[in-house]
This record gives sequence, C-alpha cells and structure tokens, in this order.
Amino acid sequence: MSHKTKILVVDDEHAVRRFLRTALKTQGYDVVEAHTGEQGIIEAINAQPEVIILDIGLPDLTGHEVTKRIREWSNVPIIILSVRDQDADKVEALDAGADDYVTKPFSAVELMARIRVSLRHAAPKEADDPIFNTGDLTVDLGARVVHLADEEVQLTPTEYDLLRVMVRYAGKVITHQQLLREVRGVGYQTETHLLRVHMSNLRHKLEKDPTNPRYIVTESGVGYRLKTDE
Amino acid sequence: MSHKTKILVVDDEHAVRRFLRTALKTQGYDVVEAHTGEQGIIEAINAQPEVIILDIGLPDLTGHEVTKRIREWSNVPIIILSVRDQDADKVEALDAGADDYVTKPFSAVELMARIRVSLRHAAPKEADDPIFNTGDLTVDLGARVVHLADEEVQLTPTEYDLLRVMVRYAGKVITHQQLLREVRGVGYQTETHLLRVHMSNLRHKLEKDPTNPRYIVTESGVGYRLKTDE
DNA sequence: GTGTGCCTTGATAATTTCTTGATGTCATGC
DNA sequence: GCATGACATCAAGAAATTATCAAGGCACAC
Repeated sequence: MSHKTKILVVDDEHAVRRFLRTALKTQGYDVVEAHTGEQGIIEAINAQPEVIILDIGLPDLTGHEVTKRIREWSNVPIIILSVRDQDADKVEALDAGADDYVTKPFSAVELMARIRVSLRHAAPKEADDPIFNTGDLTVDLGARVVHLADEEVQLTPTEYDLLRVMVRYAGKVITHQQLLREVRGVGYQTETHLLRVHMSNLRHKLEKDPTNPRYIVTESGVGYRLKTDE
Repeated sequence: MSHKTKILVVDDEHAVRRFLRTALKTQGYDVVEAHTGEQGIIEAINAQPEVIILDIGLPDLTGHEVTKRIREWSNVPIIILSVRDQDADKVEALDAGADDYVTKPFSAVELMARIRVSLRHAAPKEADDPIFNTGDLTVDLGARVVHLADEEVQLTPTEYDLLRVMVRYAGKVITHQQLLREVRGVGYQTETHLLRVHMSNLRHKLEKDPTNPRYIVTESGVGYRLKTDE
C-alpha cells in the first residue's frame, strides 16, 4: 500500500503506549505518540492522523478538553480510553465529540475492531469524483469514463492512459518521452512512432476535425498538450 | 418539529422493546419495532430509520446476518445489543458492519449518548434507496430480487453478488480485481477467468442480445461497468 | 443412491487492442 | 525544384483480452 494509516496515541503511561504501539504496528498502522494533552493537540495538527486514541486521565488537560479542542477544527475519529466505567463519564466524553469509549483494561482485538469501524466512517469522503472538463470534453477520472457532449466515448487502455496523463498536466506541454514512460514504462522512450499512432486514434475519437484539433494540440519537436478552457 | 428522528428497535424480548420504546420516546425519537430478523430487515427498508438498534440473539437470524443483509444496500448506523461480552463476538459484529456494540445490561443514558454519536456520523445527504433502476432492469437490494421488465430473473448467489457490486458502483468502471475481491474475498484476485464465465452467464440472463450488451459493458483491459440512465 | 443446481476448470472461438511498416503531407532550407 | 525532418494516417498481421460452450466436481435434498 502506498500510504499507511496513521494513528495518534495520547497517553501518559509508558506501558500503555508501548502496548498500543506494538499492537497497532502489528496491524500495519503508522503510530505517532504524545504524553500530554497539549502535545496531543499539537500532534493532531502536525501529524494529521486518521484516528486518535486518547486516554482520558492525562496530567495537564482532561480528555474532554482535548476532544473539544480538536473538534474545533477536525472531525478525525477519537476513541477514548478510560479506567472509569461510569455512565456520566461516557456520556460526557461522547457528547464532547468522542466517537467511542473503551474501558481499561481493554482487549486489543476489540480496540482494533473499533478502529476499523472508525476508519470505515471516515472513508466515504471519496464519494464525488474528480472530474476534468474542457469544452465539450469531460473526463471522469473516478469512473474512468469519457464523454464528448453527453456522448460516451470508448477508449482503449492505452488511449485512456494517454488522456489521463494529459489531463493531469492539462495546459502544459508533455514531452514524448514522458508520455511514453507513463504509458509503456521505461525503455520505450524512443518509440515516438507508437505515440503518434495512438494519438491519431485518440484524436479521431475525440476531435470533430482531427486535422484541426481543438483539444490535443501538438507542440512540434517537443510533445503534446491538452488545451484548457480560456 | 418537522421531522422526528426515527429509530428501529429489533429485539424479540418484549420487556427490552418496551424499555427502549419508553426511553427513546422520552428523548423525542420516533420508534419503530420488529420482533424478528426478517421483520427487522423489512422495517429497515420500509421505515427508513436513521439508526437501528439490533439485538444479536434473535430467533430466526443472527444479528450478524441481519447486519450483513442491511449493509448490502444501506449505511444506516447499527448498534448491536448483546448479553455476550466476548471479544470474538464484538469483533465479528463490528467487522460485519455494525457501528457499535453495547453489552446488556446496558445503561440507558450511555445508549442514548451512543445513538447521538451515530446520528452525528450519518451523512446528511444520502437517501438510501434499496431499489436500483436502469432501463428495464430493476434490482431490489433489500429483497434480493431482480426484475427485467416486470419479469423476475433468477440469479445464482455469485451472479447476484456481482450484480450487487456493480449496482453499488453503478456508472463506474470496476476492475476485475475489485469484483473478485468483493465476491470471492482476497486471494482470488488472479482468477479473471471465473469472472468471465459468471459475467457471461449473467449477461445471458439479463441481456436480450448478450453480444451487444445494454447494461453490463466490458471495459477491455480494465473491468466491467453497469450502465446508468442518463 | 439419484437428481439438481451451482461453481470451477479447460478448450476454443471471437473480438479488441497493439504494433509495425508503408505512404502522404507540410514546412523548411539548399 | 529537391531533399529533409517531423508529423499524420492507413492498413494488416501479431498479440492480448474476452466470450462461450462443455464437462467434471461438489454439496444438498429427496
């Protein structure tokens, strides 16, 4: 995986931190630690963790205060750890903005399951796709679908890859070498003829008048460029 | 108030239902009840509750089964009630898609606080519609029934699972790997041949002209896509 | 046992996509 | 005019991907 999920552990007890660090790393998470509430808030800002595990009995600030401070600017899931099993404590913590409340001594596997629940909640942010638009051309990068004035366009893998790269650098010139490297991998960087054929095919699918292209313009001697609006 | 928050309680014990009904109504919630798992699934579809409180020890289906069935089409928060305090039960329930796990005897105020947390999580946007529609094809995710122009189509479990995944990502290209992972679990991600056979069978059941598919289009080199109405 | 339905596997045909080579166009410089 | 280099297009064979059919295996109900 390209990106490890980062988890912030805020606890003043060394033994608890060590236990959690081991358990979390075993599950493949990246672990950041803080000893105090103030430090926890700072790390929540700096490290940008995906989940925070927060002990409620900290030396400087209460867990509730830390929760509220973090909630002022972030919705990152917060799981409270506590030795107290009183209703009032749980209600206060949960209403302060915490997402879960686990009582010590806690089971590692249960905590891991609750972390997975928290991560699941955070996931649906990828609901709306990144969509590129220029003129009548629409490239839905999430759905991997291309439209030309409401008409769906069927592209081969190579054609789509080329278009995707040009969208990424939209408006800028991309050299032949760079395009070939992205599409065929290293080692094909001299096969400019290949590129020309694919580009020709792509143009015939996207351009009304391939001789006078509106979207894919060739920069002679250099490479290609995808035109943007205005 | 224009709209009371609706909560579905699924429990076979009359005493528990009465207790929860009273407690929830005191908090201003609208309460819908079900005695069995099957009934619970039906009410989850009909009543469209904002939260579901689900007893794990039901006479007909286990709580896990009910959770999984509801998760096939809805992300409504599910809070599990259980007499069992074993780690394995909690982990199984949470990984099946439940959002929280509360052990009986539970405190009313804690449960209320956890309901508030669930409501906070619920994205205000999504109106879960268990019925998907495109052209003549209708997929009732709640009832697990597929219709093709008023004619019911019999699908095998695998075929239905494939269709269900495509419905979830309707309009988007789904890679072979992704489909296999969802249907057969991790570790089957190289068995594209399997996929092709099932897709072929599925097409022969859904498409009038399987050679020229209207619903399930193949994206060569990538995967498949379920077409949506424009 | 026997039958049925479903999943899996293998073989083969059909289709799509990629690559290659031939040819044509255009602008530039001699 | 003629040669040259960069680019575009077309067509055909090669390669890869996909679709379909058929047979074997397994589980389950009768």
